[in-house]
Parts: sequence; structure tokens; C-alpha cells
Amino acid sequence: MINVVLADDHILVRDGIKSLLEDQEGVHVIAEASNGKEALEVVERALPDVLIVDIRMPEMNGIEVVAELKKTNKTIKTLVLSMHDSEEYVLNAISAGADGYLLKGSSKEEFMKALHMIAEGGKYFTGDISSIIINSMINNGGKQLEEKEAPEATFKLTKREKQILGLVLDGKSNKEIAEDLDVSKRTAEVHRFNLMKKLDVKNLIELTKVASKYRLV
Amino acid sequence: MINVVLADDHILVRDGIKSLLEDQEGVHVIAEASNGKEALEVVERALPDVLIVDIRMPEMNGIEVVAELKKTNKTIKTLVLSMHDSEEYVLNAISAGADGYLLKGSSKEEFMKALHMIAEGGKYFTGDISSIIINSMINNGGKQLEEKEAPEATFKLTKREKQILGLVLDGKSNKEIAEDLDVSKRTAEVHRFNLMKKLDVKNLIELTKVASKYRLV
DNA sequence: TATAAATTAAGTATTATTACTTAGTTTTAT
DNA sequence: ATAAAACTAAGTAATAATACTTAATTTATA
Repeated sequence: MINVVLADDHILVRDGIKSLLEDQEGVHVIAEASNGKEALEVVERALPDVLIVDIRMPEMNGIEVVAELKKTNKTIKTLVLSMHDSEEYVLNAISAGADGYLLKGSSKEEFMKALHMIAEGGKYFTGDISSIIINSMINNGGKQLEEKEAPEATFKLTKREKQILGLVLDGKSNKEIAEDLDVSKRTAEVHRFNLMKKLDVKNLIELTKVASKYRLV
Repeated sequence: MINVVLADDHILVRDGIKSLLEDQEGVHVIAEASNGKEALEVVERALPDVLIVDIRMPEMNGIEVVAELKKTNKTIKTLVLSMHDSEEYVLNAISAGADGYLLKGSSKEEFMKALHMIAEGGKYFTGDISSIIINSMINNGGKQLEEKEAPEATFKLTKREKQILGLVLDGKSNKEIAEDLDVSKRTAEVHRFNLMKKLDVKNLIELTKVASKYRLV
């Protein structure tokens, strides 16, 4: 029996994955969490075999959760579920010690295979992110994976601003962001304006550079 | 249309994969080979987009074929098909410059996904061999790997467009670009519009990703 | 419970980009 | 030499972002 904790801020996604897992023999979802901090607490109490964790969550992101968990409890396996195949996410997840990485577009079959392999002590990184992993291997032998640390930022983004920054870096317009977060377009504009001012950038190009430098997402 | 050469010493395996591929739209098996040396000769003549190659073959094994091919003709992509997930095979295939690695137990869906990703210049290494790759990344990095090269682009930017792309990626506005190049703002706008259309991107975020993928600057 | 911080969102104005079309001029290759 | 491609730049219209200000709520915290 594989005991699982699910951490994702979207209830619908959580429920979907839960129902998918509960249909399988030998898998049991013993607890859930809707943000990063909660995920850590829940895992401490429930002690699952595997934590399935989304990257983008309030309070603490999924990669931070994995990194923290691997410091304190190495026996609990972690499967990172993400919508994004960005190089930064993938390499940071590996650095943090994730045992697996799947995209949300993965099939049920792949998901189950990954879960079983990870529960048995293996690793599973979906083939869709091969380019990122192989290129990283080729360029630097994966060596500085463990050591690199972001410089400390002098600015401080609010939770909402970080969230909006993420969406901006996905290439979304203010209108799309507003729809995603269910706020007015004007609100999205204000947040975007404020965060760009805080980061002292005047266009998206500079924004991507600063965000990557300080690992803001 | 993806043109494929199949190399495997077992006729049955070859026929099976061939029929599977020919069922797909946009894929065509243009030639076959039953050993490593033959594979090289056939590839030279047929010039496929992708060579699908088994590791264990008479005369010359699949990894040697890949290594040799990458020395002489870098545009032809290679997908290694293997029954084996041994560390040696996997890491040697990567060193040799293979663009993908699948186990013979892979599903048709995964096989097709891998083939398409590879044909488009990406890489695809099945999740089943993640442990090997990740462990190699994290621990040694001691293996000497090939130089990374950009995937071949399907679009073709003009000199001026490349120049303007560079300035766009410096975060310059059309007005600034126009001043830099001493042309009208409208001209800068047109070049920017055209190049973004060629690259099939709709915003600066996507542009930075595509530019980085194809090393356009 | 004050009070500060964060979130929301309106107004106003300017500037920039997108998404075309048309068309003259220059460069390059056959 | 001539056709093709590239470069130039105008027009038009819509959409998006920048650069603020003001201000009502909601939330956190001292």
C-alpha cells in the first residue's frame, strides 16, 4: 500500500488526482494540503510514503517544500507535479532532491508508473523535460546543481505580487491574469506596475533577468 | 513529414515498428538496416530526419553508430531503442549524442511523442531511466559529454531581423531600435512584427524562450 | 483595538505594440 | 539584366502597457 499526501492549492485538481489515485489498488490518499506550509505540517503528522506536490502554491512553493522535507526526513519520497516545463523549475526541483517530476499534461498511466517507481525508491522524470536535463548535464555535468544559491533580494514582493509575477513570466497579459485570478484588469495592472517598480525594471526582458537572478518564481 | 530509417537486427521487431509508424500520418520509413555498418551506409544514402536504432546489433552496435553519425552528420537525429536500462548503455548513448532513448517496453504513444519531439530538435529520454540520469548528474558528472548544439530552426530570419531581434532581447523599444539603426520607428515595428510571426511567438516571454532554444543571438 | 500593510479597483493620459495593407527602393542571386 | 528577396516606411485601428492618483476594503500584527 502506497500512502500519499496531496498538496495543491486548487481543490479541483486535488480532487481529480485523488479520485484517480483512489481508483487504483494499492494507493491511498491519507491527507491533503492547499499550500506549502500546510503541506509540511501535514506530512510531519501523516508520514506518507510519497508527497505529490504542485510547484506553484501560496505561502511556500512546492520546490521549497521538497527542499525542506529532504533536509528533515529523507525517507519520504516526493513527486513534483507542475504545469510548467521551465528549465529553472526542473533544475531547482532536482537540486531540491525531488524524486520525480511530471507535467500536468501527463497521462494517467505515466502518473501511476511514476508513483510506483518513486515509492519503490526509484526516480521518475518525464521524458518531456529530457532536453532540459540532458542539456544541463552536457553543459556543466550537473555539478553546480547543489551549490548555487540566489543572491539576497533587497526588495520584498507581497504574496499577490509574486503570484502575478509568475503569471507575467508565463507570458500572460493583464487581461488574462485578471481572468485567471478573478480580479479586475485594473487590479492586475496595478500589481504588475507595482512589482515592476519594486524590481526596478522597465520591460519584460529585464524582468525575466531579475526574476531568474533572484529565483523569484 | 518525418523520414525515418530503422536499424534493428530482428526482422520481426523492425516490421512491427515499421507498421506502427506507417499507421501514423506524417511519418515515413524510407529505409531499413539490419546491422550497424549497414545502418551508417543506408543513412548516408537516404538522409532521414531520424534514425531509430537498436543498441545490440552485429558488426557495430547502435551507440557506435550514433557516435559516428554525430561526427559526420549532425543534422540527422537519433533515437536509441533498447531492451536494456543499464547505466552504461544510457550514459554512453548520451555521450554519443543520442537525441532520445526509449525502452522496448514503451507504449506506442510515448514512442510517437518521442519521435516528434526529436524530429523537432528536442530530446526525449524515457522517464524509466531517470534514476540513471539524475544520479549521474548529482554524483559524478565525471563522464565527458559532448558539446551542446542548438536544434535546427525551421524558420529563417534575415540579417536585419536577426539584428533587430538582438535589440529586442536587450529590452529596447521600437523607438530605441529605430534610433539605434537610424531607420523610422515604423520600419522597426515591421521588422519586429515579421520576426515574431516567423518565430510564432505572441509576446516577449515566448520570444526569449525560442531565441534561447535556437541560440538565435 | 488601533494602525499599518495589502488588496482591490476606479479615473486619466500617454506611449507602445499588434496586426495588418500597400508600395517604393535597394540588394542579391541567377 | 532581371527577377526575387530584403529593406524601407507610410496608413489605420485595435489592444496593451506605463505612469500615475485616489480611495474603499480586507487582512495582519503590535
